[in-house]
Parts: sequence; structure tokens; C-alpha cells
Amino acid sequence: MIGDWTERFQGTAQLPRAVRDRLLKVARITHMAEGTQVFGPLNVPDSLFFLYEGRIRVVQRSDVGRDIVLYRVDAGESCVLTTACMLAEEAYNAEGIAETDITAIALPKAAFDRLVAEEDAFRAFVFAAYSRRLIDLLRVVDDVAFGQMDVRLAARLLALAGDFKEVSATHQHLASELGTAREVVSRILQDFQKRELIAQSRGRIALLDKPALRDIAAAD
Amino acid sequence: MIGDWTERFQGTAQLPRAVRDRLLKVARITHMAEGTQVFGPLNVPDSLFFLYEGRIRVVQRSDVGRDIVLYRVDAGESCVLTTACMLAEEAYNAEGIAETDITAIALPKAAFDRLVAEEDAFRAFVFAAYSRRLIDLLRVVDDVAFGQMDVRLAARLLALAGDFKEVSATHQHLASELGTAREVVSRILQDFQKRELIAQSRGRIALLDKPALRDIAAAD
DNA sequence: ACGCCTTCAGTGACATTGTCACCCAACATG
DNA sequence: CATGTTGGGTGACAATGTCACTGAAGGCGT
Repeated sequence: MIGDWTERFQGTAQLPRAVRDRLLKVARITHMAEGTQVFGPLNVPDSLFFLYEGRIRVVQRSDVGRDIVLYRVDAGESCVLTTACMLAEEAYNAEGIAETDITAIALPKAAFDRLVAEEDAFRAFVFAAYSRRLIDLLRVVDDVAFGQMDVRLAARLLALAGDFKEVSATHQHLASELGTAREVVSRILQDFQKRELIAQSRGRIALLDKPALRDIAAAD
Repeated sequence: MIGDWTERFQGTAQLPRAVRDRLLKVARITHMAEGTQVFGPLNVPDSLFFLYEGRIRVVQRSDVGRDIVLYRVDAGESCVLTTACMLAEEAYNAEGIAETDITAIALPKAAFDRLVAEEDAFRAFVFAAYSRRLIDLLRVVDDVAFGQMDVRLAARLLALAGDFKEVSATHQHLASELGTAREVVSRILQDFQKRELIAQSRGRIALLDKPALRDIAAAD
């Protein structure tokens, strides 16, 4: 189905051919449909995940019914939070959701351990992945604790739009991105609309004035 | 000065004698006075730190003049954020402050790498440390994004008090623990005082009714 | 003891954000 | 066209953050 996936990852592409062949043997390739929970408090995987194709959204759920997106795992990255899940006894309530249909490589813990022990390149890859996520979380804490909502929303709209000039998302979705309430998003979007920075229709938002939005987002 | 520090850490106590002797040779022992910045954006160490004695407070500083405590590193733990700092190119603004006089073991990166590669026990220790911090940060995000201030403050007072019934901290200190403003802390403490849960004097807070505070803190 | 200075805490007005209880509009479906 | 579901708008209020002050408490030098 897919060929030599070890090409795809920084941590594996540099490994000797023999090691990579071994990996191709022991790893299982799994597919999951969009919307599937990849991992969560009640769904702790026993393997390390490498995301071959697709995107995973890692979300923190609150018990008051609000969510916040912690970060996204893109194709070519590994999902280290799963390893943290494996080791953690403490309670937490983050979960990973397949944001698209995904193809992932599940590497059994034993093989993972061995690889980390034996291969410098792989070890560096894993530590870099951990570090990246730590830094991502620092950023989230900073945003949530000190950032203003309009700034955060402008930034998120731009990020979600990418090169396009429209975002397909309900106010509720955006609220769940930022860990706030729908009403708050509605209010701010109304304001943006009045200032002609965006145009709204049901479930979609057109970014009319990206430079201005960038200005707002930069006030961070 | 200090004897065999390898006794002190989960990750090192289980290592073979020979390895530990090697460690004792390559590691540098450093002392720092209370208040010293152990690491920070402009002060990136090139070694991994093991905290032998004392406590480090890891703080996120905002550019609007507020702070928030991310977690504390206690004696016997390692400070993995420093390794993240080493690897990170991205900007961040967390820093570690010696909360007491500290004694730390600085293990050069090369020795660290070798140890991770060769010793299962040590590797497990390091990964556990990373996971712990990730989980800690999840908790912080949850608190900041979804927690109510009175709940968080009650919890923090109890945590800072430990077994004692008094906390030595100004309102400003408490605000910096929680990432809020002094006025907010003052307001909530006033309320607690009116309800006779605490008594205040300049720079100190007596916890009069810990059970009630625990009730408030549990509403999380 | 006395005044002086610095730090800490209290206060009211206001802005921002979160919560609640609604309403109405847009779309899908039979 | 009738109806149900989902997305979005609104006003009132609560909680939190900001600002510009005030005064109180304690340290210190004389």
C-alpha cells in the first residue's frame, strides 16, 4: 500500500538500510477515519505513533464543556504525547483527534526502546519531538494566560486560512480552538465584520483584509 | 562536599557501580544562591541538570508584566526543560529561578547522550521526567483556560502551606504564581477573610479553615 | 522617639471575557 | 411547504483584568 515509510521521517530516513528494513517488519500500518480518537485518557495506545499522512489535532477538554486545541501533529511528525500517556499515572484529559483520514505507523514500545538506545539519529529525532511539544505548550500557556482574545482569534484565523482567503469553521469550532465560548467569538467576529476585515456567511469566514488582521495578531 | 550523588536519583541509583563511578567523574557539581536564574532564554545551559538539593521554580514571563509559575523542580528531579531549551530554535520565555540555595549536578551533553543510549534505567528516568513535565503543563493549561480564580488561589495557598498553617507571600507573589494581577488576588483574599477562612497580615496569610479551603479548591 | 521612605494592600471605575437564557435565520429533509 | 436542526445574534449579568489612586505597615537613619 505505502512503500518505504522510513523515507518520510527525519528520524528514520537517516538510519542504516538494515535498521530500516527491520523497522518495516515490526511496525504496523494503521488507517483511521477523520474524527476518530487516536488517543485519549481512556484510550492509551501501547505503541509510538508516527504520522505518515494526515493531521491530528490534540485537544484539551474541560469538564465545563469547553475545549482548547493544544497543537497539531502533521504528517512526518511523531506524536510524543502518546508516550507521555503511557508513562503517566496522573490524570489528564488531552486527546488526539484525527483531523483528516490518517495513515500512521505504530511502532511497538520494545522496538522503540531499542531504536532509541541504538541509533543516535533516531534518539535525536525523539528528543527534538518532545522539545517541540514542550515549547508548543509553553506558547499555549502564554497565549491563554496573557493573550487577548481578538489577537488570538485574528492569529488563528490567519493560521487556519493558510494561503486561502476563506476559513470553513463555525463560531463554535473557533471557540474550541481557543478555549473560549462561542458568544465571545461571535462578538469579536462581529467587530471584525464591522471593520470590514472579514465577511461572514453560515459556517465560513472570508478574510478580506489579511494585512490588517496580521496587524491585530501581531499585537501579541 | 557531597558524597555519592548517584544515590539520590531514581535514574542513577539503579545503574551499575562502574557507570556511576564514571558519572561521578564527568559531572560537575554547582551551587547557586537563592534567586539566581538557573536557565532562561538568554541563559541556555549546555548540560543537563539534576537537582541535588533545593528547589527551582519554572516561570513563564509575559511581556505585559505578569508571570505564571509552570511547575517546580524538587530535589531528586531533573530539569528537562533545559534540554528542550538546548534543542529549541523557537522563541519562548520560560525561565528557571532558584527558589532556595541549590546544589545541582551538571551532566555534559555528551555524557548524557551516552547514558541514555546505554542504560535502560537512565533512559526510562529521562522519559519519565519529560512525560511528567508535559503532564504538568497540560494541567497548567487546564487551570488557566478553564479554572476559576478563587478555586486556583485556594488550591495554591494549600499547596504553598504544605503542613504549616501559614503562608509567607505577598499578594503580588501569589498573583505571579497564578498568572493574574495583584488586585484580583487581593479581592479574593478579602472575600476569604470575610468568610473567616484566612487571616491576613502584611506578607503572611494564616489558613484558619483548611477544610473549607479544600472544599473550594476541589470545585475544580 | 521622630519623621521619611519603600513596600504592601485596599478601592472604585471601567474594559474585557465568560455565562445564561433566550431568539431568530439558514439550511436540510420529507 | 412544514418542520427540525444547526449556526448565529443579543442583552443582562458575573468574573476577571486594568488603571489610577489612596493609605497603612514596617524599616531606617537621626
